Amino acid sequence: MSSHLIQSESIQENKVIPNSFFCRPAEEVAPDLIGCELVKRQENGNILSGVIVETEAYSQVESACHGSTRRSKSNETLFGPPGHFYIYLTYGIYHCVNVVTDRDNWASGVLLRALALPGEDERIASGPGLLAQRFGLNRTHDNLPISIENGLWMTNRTFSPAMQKIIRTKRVGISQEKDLPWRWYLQSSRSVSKRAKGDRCPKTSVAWTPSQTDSR
DNA sequence: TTCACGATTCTA
DNA sequence: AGAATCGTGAAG
Repeated sequence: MSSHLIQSESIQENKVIPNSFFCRPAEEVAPDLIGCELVKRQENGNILSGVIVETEAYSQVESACHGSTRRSKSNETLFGPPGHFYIYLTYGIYHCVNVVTDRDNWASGVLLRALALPGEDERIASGPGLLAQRFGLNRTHDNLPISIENGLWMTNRTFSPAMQKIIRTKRVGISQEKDLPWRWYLQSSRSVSKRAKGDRCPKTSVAWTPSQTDSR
């Protein structure tokens, strides 16, 4: 429990990711978010944090994206300005946490699929549904701007990409655009979600380096 | 008002 | 491989 308590460095302003970071295509933001931290200040003042180890990009240009067709009340946030959380309910049970990216009036975002929690069983935040559950995030947090003031923010990557191998591969759990390689995860992390870890497509999983930020 | 389905997860 | 579970959008 105390392992979840504040690491004072997490709260320093200079490490907070600026809004400009999110003003880029989702497929550029997604890999860059690997290694960054999601931080939440809880009611009791304690700080909850976890290192992002798995992400997926979604964009209006492809049909798996919630904003690919209609603009509705439920996906409205995805069309809004970048730097907000887009949180929706899936399978009637789980909430999924996304970060809105790119620009206003353009639906795109990054799904946070897994976090590595400090200490204890880090697998608890493995998978988007459990991640949201662990951080107590739900529809009431939808459209919330990412900021310290709101008690929910993100901090910069703490490791060098050269030291930790990032894998790029296909997204999971979708029925459209299955072949788009818009999923990234930290190879070394035990927290990468289960269904995702069963990478039956090693041929399509490749090491990712910051230079190859190409789109599709 | 009804119906089919899903950016999931756990269990057998 | 299958079930659980329920809000939402589309259809009637």
